[in-house]
Amino acid sequence: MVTLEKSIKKRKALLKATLNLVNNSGFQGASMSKIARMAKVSPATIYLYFENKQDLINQLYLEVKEDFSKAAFENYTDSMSIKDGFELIWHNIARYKLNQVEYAYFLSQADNTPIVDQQTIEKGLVNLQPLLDLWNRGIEENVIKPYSPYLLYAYSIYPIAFLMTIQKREAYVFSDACLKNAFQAAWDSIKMK
Amino acid sequence: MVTLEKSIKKRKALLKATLNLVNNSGFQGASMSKIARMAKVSPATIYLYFENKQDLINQLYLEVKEDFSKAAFENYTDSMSIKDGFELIWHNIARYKLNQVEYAYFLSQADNTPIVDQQTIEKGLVNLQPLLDLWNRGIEENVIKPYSPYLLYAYSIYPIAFLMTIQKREAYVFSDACLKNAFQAAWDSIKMK
Amino acid sequence: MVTLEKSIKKRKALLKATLNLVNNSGFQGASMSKIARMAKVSPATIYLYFENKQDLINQLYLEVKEDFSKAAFENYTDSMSIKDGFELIWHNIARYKLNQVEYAYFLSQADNTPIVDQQTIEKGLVNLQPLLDLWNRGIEENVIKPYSPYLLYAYSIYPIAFLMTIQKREAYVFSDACLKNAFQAAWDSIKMK
Amino acid sequence: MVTLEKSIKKRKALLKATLNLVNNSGFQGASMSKIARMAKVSPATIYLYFENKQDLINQLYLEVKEDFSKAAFENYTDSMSIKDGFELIWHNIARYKLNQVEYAYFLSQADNTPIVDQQTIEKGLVNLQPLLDLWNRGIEENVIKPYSPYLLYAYSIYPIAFLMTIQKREAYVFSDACLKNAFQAAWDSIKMK
DNA sequence: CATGAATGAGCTTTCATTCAT
DNA sequence: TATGAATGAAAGCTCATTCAT
Repeated sequence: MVTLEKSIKKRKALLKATLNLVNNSGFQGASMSKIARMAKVSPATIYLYFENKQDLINQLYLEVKEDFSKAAFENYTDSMSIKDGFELIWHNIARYKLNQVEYAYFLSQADNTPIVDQQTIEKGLVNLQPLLDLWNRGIEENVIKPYSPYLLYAYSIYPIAFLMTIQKREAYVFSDACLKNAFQAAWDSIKMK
Repeated sequence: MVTLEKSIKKRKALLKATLNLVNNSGFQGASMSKIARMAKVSPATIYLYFENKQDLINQLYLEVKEDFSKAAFENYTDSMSIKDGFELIWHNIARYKLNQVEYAYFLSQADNTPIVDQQTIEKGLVNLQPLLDLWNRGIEENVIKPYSPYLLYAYSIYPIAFLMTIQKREAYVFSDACLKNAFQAAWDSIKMK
Repeated sequence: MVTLEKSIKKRKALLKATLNLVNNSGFQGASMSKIARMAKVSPATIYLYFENKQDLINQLYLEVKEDFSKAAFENYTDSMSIKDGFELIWHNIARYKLNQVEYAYFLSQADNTPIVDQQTIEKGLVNLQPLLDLWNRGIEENVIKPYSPYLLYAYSIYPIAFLMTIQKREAYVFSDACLKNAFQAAWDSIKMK
Repeated sequence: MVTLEKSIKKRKALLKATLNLVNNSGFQGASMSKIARMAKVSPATIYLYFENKQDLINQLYLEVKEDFSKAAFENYTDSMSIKDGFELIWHNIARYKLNQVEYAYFLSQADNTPIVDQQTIEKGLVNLQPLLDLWNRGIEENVIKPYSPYLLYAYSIYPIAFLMTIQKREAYVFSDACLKNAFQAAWDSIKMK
């Protein structure tokens, strides 16, 4: 249907405008009227698609998180070896975080400030299950250190967010060699022995 | 002088109030009048100590960052061995981030959002020089992987911020064993072979 | 015709929804979209039946007023004696105001605020003519005090509105004895001698 | 103090503006910005004097009600005879309602719509105690009908509000003769035999 | 006849900042 | 130095109304 499509487009435009504004001027800088202006709708229209500002932010977070998760597990199957699986996922994530900087930076803001509901943050976490499963398997097979998943995440995945920040801040692009090193560091930090 | 002391106290109170409010309700929740109320001064008084809200936030950032840096290098001298030096600094930082959660959480917000001027962020970075020096020495001595300091930071220090976030979110305290593992992972990620 | 009936039903539903909302949350609480939602139609549909919000309110007022007037003169004929006629009308009105609280409360709001056009208020007044006629006859027959009809109304009829308000506010029901007293007071206030 | 005086004046101006606007366009027509404009202050200033719009309306109600009550019992002492006391109070009230139409009309709106908190309405009622005491004494002395105070009020006092409405609506002034009749009707409705 | 989607205007309220004292 | 009072601007949000379908 034509109207449905237009609706979906408008919703997307609103989410995109919000992302842009939050990224560039923070949560408080992303006012509803600025969002509306950027999405070329009336402020009142936003409330046809979202309950209120918090809801808009929450939904944006969930969509970006889902997009990210999808990218993270692209081509991954749990029949892969631990190392291969991890390497694939790691590179997926690195590619996403370093290429889709806009999305990654928004996630970084959301994960480090109280702008997204705690409840919503938790909803967004479930998408990472395959990685947790991989680690569990790795621990059983004595390939991965028997650490809490928090620790494994902190050392092998979380650092990528820092690299993204640097890249954004310094308008700099990491070389492939550098990425190779980064993966090495990640793997060294969690692999057994 | 009595008045000078009072002045200093008032300034500290304002910074503290700002930190509290930003931590608990984000940048947009920390309005100048709330800050004033919490510090028990008039809103107008803030402008005797700070140029405007941005300046207040910036100065707060710099002070917290300095406090953090001081803690990071406590008891450290550059005559230490690479490993001993790194271990000391790492534990200093971990202790700070996991015990002074208020300070650490504020830094985390500031470092991941546009609420602090880019310029100010950079000013805050200089305090970490001794760590960079240690790493350079470590690379020369073939003890540390010859990576960019960004990478070394990303993998050995930055993950602690994630642990802090988890601790705050889950109202959870990491055990000593866990911390030992965390250090091991940090060291494994940057140490040569 | 089926469609006509449906039309009439929809119109009634809209009027009823308006009445409910105005009664429970005042004029400003009765927004067009709430009215539409409560009547289970689209906001746009309201404008097929009424010119605008003011027209909707005005028409509602007139209908309720007419309903009230009809009730007021039920079983009344001008062949009755003054006292009998007045007693009948008075009890009709009292019964209506105290049992149909929703209607009565709406009239009370409309008669005491500027939400209904002055013109419309006056239109609603004509229905009370038989009562004025009765009073005129009573004055001629020396049974009723020769007062202006405003005064007669103020003392014999208007007080019932106050009783209604009390009943609504206190969620209280007047006893028959109390009603008898009320009628006595009404009659004493306007009867000759 | 000069500032205090200015403060009081500004508060009065705000209350007066509110009264005017509510009277002329109802609660929903009295927007905060119109009130501010009419009182010649910024909208933000209203919130220095009142918590929110509801509080502004409530306080206005209480002040007007108190003013009214003061007028009602002017020159009254409980040593007066029942009839003299009632006559004095009645005329006080009639004079107030018919001369201070603005105040009286506002009270009428407030008492017949949900714009003022129920709690506030009740607070405003306590000022009428002397009249209730007078009636009780009258009942004991067999001068006043032994009716509930609600009934006595409904028949002897409440009708004045109707006269006020008529006067306002018709831009008409009741003659002294008419007032005499009105009092007679009031007294007849509540006096014993 | 009926609608869901859309909107500009306006709502109540809060903001960062200023200024007379 | 310190303030309480004041404010224009802007916030988030809702309104009565319209219009393409």
